Amino acid sequence: MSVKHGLLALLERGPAYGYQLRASFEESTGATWPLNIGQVYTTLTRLERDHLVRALPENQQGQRPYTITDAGRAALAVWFTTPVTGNDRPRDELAIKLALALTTPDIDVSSVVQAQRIATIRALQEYTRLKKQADNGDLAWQLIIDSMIFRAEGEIRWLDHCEATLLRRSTTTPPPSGNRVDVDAPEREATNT
Amino acid sequence: MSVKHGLLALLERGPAYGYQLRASFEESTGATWPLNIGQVYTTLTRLERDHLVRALPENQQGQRPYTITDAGRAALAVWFTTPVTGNDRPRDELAIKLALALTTPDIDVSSVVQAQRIATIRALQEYTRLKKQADNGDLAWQLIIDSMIFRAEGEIRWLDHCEATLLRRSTTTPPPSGNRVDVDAPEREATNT
DNA sequence: CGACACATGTAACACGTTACATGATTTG
DNA sequence: CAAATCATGTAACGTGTTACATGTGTCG
Repeated sequence: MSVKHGLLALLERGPAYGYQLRASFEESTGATWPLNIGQVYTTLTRLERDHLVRALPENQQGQRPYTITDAGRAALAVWFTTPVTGNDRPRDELAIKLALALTTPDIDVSSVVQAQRIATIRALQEYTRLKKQADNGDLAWQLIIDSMIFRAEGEIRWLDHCEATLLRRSTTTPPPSGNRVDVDAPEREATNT
Repeated sequence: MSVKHGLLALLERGPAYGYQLRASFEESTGATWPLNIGQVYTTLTRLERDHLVRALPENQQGQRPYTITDAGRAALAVWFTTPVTGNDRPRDELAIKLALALTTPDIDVSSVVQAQRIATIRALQEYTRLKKQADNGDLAWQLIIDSMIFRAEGEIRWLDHCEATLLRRSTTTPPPSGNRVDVDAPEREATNT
């Protein structure tokens, strides 16, 4: 979905051809999610089939630019005004992994949590490094980095919450020695309306 | 990826057939991510082709159970021990939408943020409702709900951060009256190693 | 010339969704 | 009996990835 509408958004700025669109997309999103060039062309083909874009005649340099149509502009407006819901979000692989680890024999859930925690912290450090590095203009790129930072922080909090819950669950064995569980309370209220 | 390995994890508990596997998967993940039954069969076919599962003879009730193989167990162990990295995470549609909205003419980014904020808060309320309702046993289901809660909270924080950044950016106009921006500082440090 | 960037595409495959077809068994 | 549930599959399509094929232009 994001590629299809992303291309529409880029074409709203003005006509462009496939190769340009990939570059623009990656520039806007800061190369976080590299866009496959093949997919650009196939998506443009589908968009043209659905009358959301229109192909312009090939120019002298062998470039095939496209324009957005009125229908495309309408679809784009719908995309921007319709919030992302839980429905169109993909399955959370980490949550599924943890949930299944709980009932899988010979799997130590804590070690899974630990490994993930380390990996996520490493990612978070990388993001903060990127954030400093991208202290120049590009507002969109900065916000995307912030998004990844917020996400990673939330994930770490959740992992800590998981570990604490797991320890609470095994009331028989006392908590092992080398341990650093300092989780905040799992209960929260919606901040406001 | 999650379906493939999810099925392996369920088969690690013991042999099962497709219909059972869907029910088990949805029970483990609390029907948050309903699993298409057609995909179960096609995935099982691929898993068998790759020698990660083996089909058992069809029984009297017309059921076709599968067993996990040693190779399947190995693949499952790799899945559990390998953390989820930013690479295998799908594109964040919300982040892309916001980033592109910034450079799209005739799009009011603030209204996009507002609409998303409302939708996410609604989702968060639904999650907390689910959490109360699922106060019985199922630990996995509770952790998955918590995961969604943490994610939604992070998203709201990020949206507030976006709005604050946008207002800070437009230094000419004074902040409009009816406004509730009480975001925390965007700067964070990695909590520990 | 040879390597590299530019530019457009196709093929094959994995994964995901919706929809359809087909039957057996259970239950009101 | 009729409807629902159980159970297995296929078809079509969208989306995403990797890889390949093909050609132009530029630069060392």
